[in-house]
Parts: sequence; C-alpha cells; structure tokens
Amino acid sequence: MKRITIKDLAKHLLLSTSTISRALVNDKNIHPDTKKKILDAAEKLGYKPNPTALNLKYGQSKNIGFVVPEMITPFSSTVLRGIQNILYPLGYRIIIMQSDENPLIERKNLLLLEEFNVDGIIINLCHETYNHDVYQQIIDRGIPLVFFDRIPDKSLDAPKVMVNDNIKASLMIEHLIDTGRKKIVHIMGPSTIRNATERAMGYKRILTKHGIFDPDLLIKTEGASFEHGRIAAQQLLSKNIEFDSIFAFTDTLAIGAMNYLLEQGIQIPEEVAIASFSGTELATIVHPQLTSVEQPLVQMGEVAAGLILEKIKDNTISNKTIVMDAALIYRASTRG
Amino acid sequence: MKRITIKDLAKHLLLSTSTISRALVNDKNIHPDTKKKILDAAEKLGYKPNPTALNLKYGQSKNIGFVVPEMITPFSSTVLRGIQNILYPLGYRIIIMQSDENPLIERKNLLLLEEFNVDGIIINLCHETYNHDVYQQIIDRGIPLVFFDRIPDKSLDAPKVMVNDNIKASLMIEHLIDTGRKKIVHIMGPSTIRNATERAMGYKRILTKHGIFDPDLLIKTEGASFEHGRIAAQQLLSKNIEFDSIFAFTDTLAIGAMNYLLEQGIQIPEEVAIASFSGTELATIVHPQLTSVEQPLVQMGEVAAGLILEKIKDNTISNKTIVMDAALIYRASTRG
DNA sequence: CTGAAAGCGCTAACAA
DNA sequence: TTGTTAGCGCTTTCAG
Repeated sequence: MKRITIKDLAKHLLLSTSTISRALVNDKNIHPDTKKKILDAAEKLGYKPNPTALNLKYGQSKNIGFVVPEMITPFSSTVLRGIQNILYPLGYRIIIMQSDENPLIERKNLLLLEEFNVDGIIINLCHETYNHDVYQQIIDRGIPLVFFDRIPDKSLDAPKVMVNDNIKASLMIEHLIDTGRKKIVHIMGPSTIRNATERAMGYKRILTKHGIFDPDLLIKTEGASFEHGRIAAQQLLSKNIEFDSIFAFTDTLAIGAMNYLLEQGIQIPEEVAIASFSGTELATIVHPQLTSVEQPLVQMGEVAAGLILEKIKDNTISNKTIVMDAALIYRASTRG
Repeated sequence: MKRITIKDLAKHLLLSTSTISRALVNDKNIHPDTKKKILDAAEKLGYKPNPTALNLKYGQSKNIGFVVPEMITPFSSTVLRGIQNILYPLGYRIIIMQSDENPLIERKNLLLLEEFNVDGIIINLCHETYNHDVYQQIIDRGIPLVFFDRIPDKSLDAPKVMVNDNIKASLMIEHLIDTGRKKIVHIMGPSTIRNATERAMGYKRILTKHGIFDPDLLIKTEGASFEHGRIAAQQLLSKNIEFDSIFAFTDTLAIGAMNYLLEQGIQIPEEVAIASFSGTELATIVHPQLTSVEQPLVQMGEVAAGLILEKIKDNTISNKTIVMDAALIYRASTRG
C-alpha cells in the first residue's frame, strides 16, 4: 500500500516531476490541459502530498509544542481547543506535553520539544522561575515561545496571554462583601506561581480597604489540586478558624475545599460561601455550582496561536502581552 | 540562529558528512579518536539531529494520531498519559484530535491525520458504525488503527483494547441489589456506542434474573454529557417514576443526574444511590463521591501504544483484542 | 510551456 | 577507517 508520489504521477503521465509539481502548486506556467490531466490523475490515483518532504525543504516541522501542568482538568484542554481552531487548518500539528506540575519534567519536556524540532512552543508554566534559563535558551535559539495563564515575570521578553488576575480577584472579593460575607478565607496557590500572588494581592487589597483583612484567613497551599483544597479546608476546621466564605485560587482548590466541608456537614452556601477563579466546566458540575471568575479559555488559545504564528513569520517583531477580559459568574455557591 | 547540521560539523572538522554520521549513529567503522572529536564538536556547537530528514529518509513521520470524542473530561487525557509513557521515549509525537462526539468531525479528523502522514492512529469512537468505511480505508492503506474503549463491531479486523463492559455492569447491579436497592434505573448512553448497549445488557440480565426488570427504568440518552444526565433525571422526576438508585453509563451522566436530584432536594445516597462506569477522577471530586467501575485508563493507553508499535513494526501480524480488568470501587454514593 | 537538475539533512551502499 | 554518491519527495531556478 505504498504512498503514491509525484514521481509515480510523472511516470504514469509521461511528464516530468516539475510539471506535475507545477500543476499541484497552481503555477501559472503550465498549459491548462496538462494541468487538468495531472489533477485528474492525481485524484484518481489518490495522490497525497508528503508533508515531510515539504518540511525538510522549507526547514520547518509544522509542529507546535504545547506544554501544560496537567490535562486532567478541562483548563488546558479548553485552551487547546482554541489553539487547534487556528493551527489545524493551517496544517500545523500540536504536540502536547504534561509537566505534572513538576518543574523538572517541564524542563525535560521543553528540551524534548527542541529535539522534536518544533516551530514554536505555547506554554503554561508550572513554576515561575525554576526554568528561566531554559525559556531564555529556547528564545535565544530562535524558537518562538508564547506564555499563557501562568506567565513568567517581566524580565523574560516573550509574548504573553493572561487575564487581569489582581483586578478580577478584587471584584470577586467585593462581591462576597456585598453579599454580606465578612470572614473571607483565601486559599492561595503556591507563591511560585505569579497568578497565585496576583490573586492574593487583589484579595488582600480589598479586605484591607474594608478594614477586615486577617492573616489567619490566608491559607497558602503547596499545589492546586483537589487534594490541596481538601487539606486547606481541613486546616481551617482543625484550627477552629471562623470563616463565612472562601475565595480559592482555582476551581480545583475550591472544589476540594467544598467537598471536605460538605462531608463535615457544613452547608454551602448558607454557612460558607465559595468562589473560585478559572473558567472551566468543573464549576458547573458540582453541587452547588460554583461562583467563579471565568477566563475566556478558548479565545486565550486562539490568541496564543495567533501570537505564535506572528512570531514564526517574523521573529523580530516586538512581543505583545495580551490581557484578556474575564467575567464574574455568580452561581449557587455564593447565594443565600 | 540557524540550526547546525551534519554538514557544518563536516566543514568545521574537515571531514566528510558520512564520517560525522557514523560517529553520531555509533557505527563501528570509525576510529575512536575521530569519533570522540566529532562528538565533542557536536556537543560544543549544539548539534541536534533534524528529525524531519530522517522521517523523509525512512518514510515514517513518527507521528501517531490520537482521536477522541472529547478531552474535557479526564477520561481520554488519562489514557493519553499511558500512550505518552510508551511513545514519547521512542521519539514519537502524538497528534490529538477531538471529535466533539460528532461523527462528521471524527471523519474529518481521520482524513486530516492521513494527510499528516501519521504512522498510526489510536482512536476512541464517537459513534460505532457511522465511519466504518473510513476506518476500513485507513486500514487498507496500511496505516495501523487501534481502537480503545468504544470499539467498533467485530466486522472490523483491528487491534482493540477494552474492558468487559457487560460483566462489570452486571457486577455493579448485583452490588446495588445486595445493598437493598430494588428500583434500579439505568441511564444508558446512545445505542450507537457499543459499550452503552453492552452495559445495558449487563443491567438488564441481572434485573431479569432477579425478576425486577422494568422497562420504564431504562432511560436512553442522546449523548453522554453532564447535561444529558441532568435531562435523564429530570425525565424520571417529571414522569413520576419511582426509583431508589441509578446506574449510569458514564461518570458524566451520573454526575449530571446526581446534581439535578440534589438540586431538587433529593438525598444521595439515602433516597437514591448512584453508581457509574468510567475510572476518571470525576468520581471523586463530587459530593458524595461516586461508586463506580474503574477502568485502568493509564494501562489501557500503554497497551494501545504497545499494540500500535507492533503493527508499525509488522503490519501483517494478526490483530489482538485485549480485554482489561476493571475494578468496582464502592464510595459514598451507594452507601447508607 | 516543459524538462533537467540542484538541494533541504541525513544515511547507507559502494569505493578507496 | 574514511570519502563519494545516490536518494527519500518536493519545489524551484535555469535552460530549452
């Protein structure tokens, strides 16, 4: 079942390979009749261009790397959808690497992608500073690197796609206060993640403004999994800390915490309101459904894909940081 | 930032490209000193082999297609992890395509993968029979095609990885009966999916054996999303059908149904016990946690990857169907 | 308008 | 032990 090539067509039609190629690439220097004959034959014999040959010729792999902390939650898969929307029609392939929230694996993944000869990499960090050298190295080697969601600090000059974590977190806290909550816990993600500190800053600022900031209510976690959320809630209860609401760094933390509270017989939202930050479907598949800051994940993917295409076309253009809007969606977990 | 090639090394060291190549591929016909010199230079200049050139040379793309109905739930991402475990170390890239549970998109994806020149495809169907012709065509063209989870009927000769849906469903129903449930609803998936009919058969067989099968308790859905689960639960209530438990085709259906019942103030598991079939993390992130048949997803991925490697190596070997074991995990949703 | 030939990076006969 | 050459599939000068 050998692939049929341009050569086979040439032999079949007693023409040169260059003529065949001309017909196929819509070159003007070809007689319409010849062209038609070739196209018909190509169709009949089931000719398919070999992308590998083109890649070699043009020095591109048409592969884009996509590096994310995990794909278990819908967060990255949703962003991926946006990326695919843009990149697949253009003939790009996307290679996905999961870092398991482990900077060492992230590092390995990045190096592997370089081996794979990708034309660019879109990445959501698992740890802000750990692999700074590798990011810089990749950029220096001329491979476009686009960051989204968890981006590195300003010292790294690269295209970035993000939302305004600080402000959106502030707004969510304002909402909790508006609905009568006073003892607002924040389950903060690891401070090695920029978003975690940004969201925490928004939280702190508003509470301070209202004169109700209490450091005991700020719980820092080691990670952002469901389990970390559970543990945070457990801590709150075991320390006998009084609270009437929780704002969590992510859906996963919020859900983990909520489930633990529910298991302890605590009423959500009557006794404790819960709000999160993400934009994944997870917020709506739990009961009660979660109030949360919803990021436009698909569009973030599309924008990231657009940025990488720009850089692939011309690596010298200056790097944009795109700040996207996120929406506060109020659901049952903060009502009542 | 041009990539450095074998040619650059040759020029640099005043050697021929073949000698360079020999050093790089560990050929024995080379003087140790020369070899060392070359390897050192390669290291120093940052030489990286160009996979595209090799692919062209050997007629392989080292790309494997992975086609799934969706990646929003952790199901496919977990299987993917298993596939990556096996395939990444071997230098394969994995191209992921989501079919959105739409046979037309699945068809398009498959065709696109063919264009992409993949060496093989691992697929979880979104509809059993609709694209039968394309599957056959791909196989006929010599591209190994491995099915997992939702597999096609016997008429298609290809490697398959599955669990024993029928038996495991039966065991779960027995469990519900053992714990005192008598009016057991089954939320069945679309009958265009083989697993759905298999699991439904297990359900029906056991209930019939116990003389308590009631066709009114078998709800067929149009899909397997959370929303479909909600709708099913809604139907049950609006039709005033009495039931004390639900066995759902998937986690998603179970969760959708459970949330609807919870919203209506129905106690889970006191009034209605819920069990599902899947093996994803979803079962443990809801409250109460779901009893379910857990498939060994990572291993399924590893096995599928193994099967495709076998077929890539020798496409003439006969096709195996691997039936994996699944475990019944009892959680809070069926207690009490 | 068409053909011949070179070249993308690499390997593998075949010579030397 | 090393060098020369052809070729993987395709496009693109350069001749004709």
